[in-house]
Amino acid sequence: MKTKNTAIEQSWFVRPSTAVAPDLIGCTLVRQFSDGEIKRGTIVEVEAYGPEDPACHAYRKQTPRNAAMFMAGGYSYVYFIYGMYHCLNIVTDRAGVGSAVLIRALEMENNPPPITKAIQRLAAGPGKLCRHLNIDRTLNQIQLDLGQPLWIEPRSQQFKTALENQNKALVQTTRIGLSQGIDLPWRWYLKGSGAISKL
DNA sequence: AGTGGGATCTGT
DNA sequence: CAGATCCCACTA
Repeated sequence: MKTKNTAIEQSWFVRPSTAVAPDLIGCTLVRQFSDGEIKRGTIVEVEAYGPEDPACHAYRKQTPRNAAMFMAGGYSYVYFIYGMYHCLNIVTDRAGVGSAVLIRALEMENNPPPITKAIQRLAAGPGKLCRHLNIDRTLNQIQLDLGQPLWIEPRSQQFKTALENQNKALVQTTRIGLSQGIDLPWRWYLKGSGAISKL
């Protein structure tokens, strides 16, 4: 039996980022453009950032840049970095708690198949996936819900079953590109995925 | 008002 | 491993 595709509801994101992050692996990120065109990708790599975490943009205090992280779970936090790239985060936890999950890699859907190696690398990295999906700061602080420019759909039953059978597995390890908080094991990825940012 | 560093990526 | 390239938080 096939279940209807709907967006994950906001309350699901109102948990610590370290709880939401691994649960996001296998979910689908949906990007809807203003002309109605839709692109979908499966989330295969994430990192959690939270309070008491020196690497977190919200570690010190609230500023205009990190304000989105203090919103309630279920909103977007998009920031610009290195003069060239944007990065997409999913805000987590209650309003007032500065935390989010960085989406680091997607496996893009392709119609029609097959998925080539090149397509697998299109969204293999936080900067690359934003470039591919035209995500910039105009999409900061938007609610993730059906009909918005971005939303997230839950794991398919097929994916859940594969996890239970251990045909698929998550790997938990340390985060990438940081100068602080480098030992916290808050990065998760889907084992064996060809779309991981650093293989 | 000036400045240094940053949750990146690409090519050498 | 250097370079591209811009925003913003911090210092003064």
